[in-house]
Amino acid sequence: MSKCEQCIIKQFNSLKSLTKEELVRISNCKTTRTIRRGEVIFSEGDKINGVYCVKDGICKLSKLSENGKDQIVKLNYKGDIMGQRSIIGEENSNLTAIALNDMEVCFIPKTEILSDLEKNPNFSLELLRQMAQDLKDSDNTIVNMAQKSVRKRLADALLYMHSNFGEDDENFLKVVISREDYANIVGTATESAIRILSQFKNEGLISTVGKQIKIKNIEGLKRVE
Amino acid sequence: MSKCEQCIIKQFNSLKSLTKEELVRISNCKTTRTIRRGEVIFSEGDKINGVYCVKDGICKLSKLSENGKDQIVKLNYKGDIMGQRSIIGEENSNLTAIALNDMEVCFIPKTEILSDLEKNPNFSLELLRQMAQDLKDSDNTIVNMAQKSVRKRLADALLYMHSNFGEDDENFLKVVISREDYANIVGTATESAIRILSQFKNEGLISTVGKQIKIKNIEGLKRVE
DNA sequence: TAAAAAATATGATATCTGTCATGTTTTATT
DNA sequence: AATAAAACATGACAGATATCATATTTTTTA
Repeated sequence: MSKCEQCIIKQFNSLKSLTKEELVRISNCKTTRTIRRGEVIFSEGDKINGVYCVKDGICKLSKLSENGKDQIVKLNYKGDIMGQRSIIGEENSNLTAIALNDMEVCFIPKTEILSDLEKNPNFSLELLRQMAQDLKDSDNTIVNMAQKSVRKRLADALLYMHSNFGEDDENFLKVVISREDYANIVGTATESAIRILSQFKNEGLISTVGKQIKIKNIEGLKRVE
Repeated sequence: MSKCEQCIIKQFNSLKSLTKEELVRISNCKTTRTIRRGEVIFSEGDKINGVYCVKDGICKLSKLSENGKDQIVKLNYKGDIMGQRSIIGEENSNLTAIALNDMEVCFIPKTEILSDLEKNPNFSLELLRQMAQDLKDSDNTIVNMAQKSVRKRLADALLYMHSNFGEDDENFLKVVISREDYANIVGTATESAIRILSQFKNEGLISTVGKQIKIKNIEGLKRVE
């Protein structure tokens, strides 16, 4: 099994502020898990006894709305840590995590994290920084949801997928998600998402082959209102 | 000037996990400020050199959207601490804070807070708990914005004002805010907020006198879809 | 590979919400 | 108290979005 102290993923998250000794200790307790596309990592309401560090792959974090629809709140990928809020707040998970493609994640037991939090102020501070950033992102999302049109939000979602995950060798968005997932990110009906993607296609902003999407006019997408 | 170590407000926030010595030290650096209704406490983009602890009164935290409208992200009141995210993330403020009624706040310089964060792990942990809770609230807000109708969100806003701030002796909502503020909480046009409040009035859910609102049928408001 | 299931696509229509216009009431200012 | 400014209220209308229906395509499963 790979060793945390040698893992490059930790550069991307708060684990980087742990000492070598702390990392070795964590490494001995952690378990690595391979997760298939579509698999549920944890569900809303689950008791989570540790945190998941994403080594590879992407997952969606969603919350069931009262109207029965899932709202995707966040996408997590390489370096992201999931479940920290639940163990800090000593609550069950508020969100459901489902893999969007095959993933590799490491699970670190709660006790390890909590003991490091008490002993290593740098680690706490780094976690605080991370959460401060998350809160800022959340505020922006709230504003976008409240003030922007569905059309604009969908354009933004495409641009997000492009800038975060890039293109494959045929210039299709590397990460392929369903139209329903796009609808659940944007917070709209699946039909509306599909319809607007068709409009974007007619307007020459994107092209599609099956579920795959290619951005053809990035500036045009940015100009969508 | 009042002393932090004797202040009851700190029971409501993370300052409760500071030692008596730490509180005395903070008390000697802090400044108390009276703020009038409508006054700006800090603005989006401002450099904030400390945190504000709300002793009395209520303020709105808002963010300017690209379309020129303010979106109210959160209301802060007794016990809430503002600006912690900015000093942790070492960034300028992401939000604007404006008093909704007369307020009393204490300002604690950044250096004091940061030094306590490094020395007192309980304080860090308590702050982490607070931010974990804030993140959970934000996620819920995102879901509500994305999935619920304006009508439902406005009903929820009235219920929120009722459960958090209560009624005066004539059963009007104790905290009086403008229709525009309601619109900016809900994320809708001011006219739409006014119109829906009129509907609620016609449906017997509320009654109004000027800006004042009285909830007449709380169960009915909860049932709004 | 065939059949079944899921996802995508699109039309028709109703509803919700935003915008603009205008008038009234309330609040603030001199 | 008179005036100005701000907030509230409501009508008319256009545009955005949700819903329901149905057809087609793609993917999964047996």
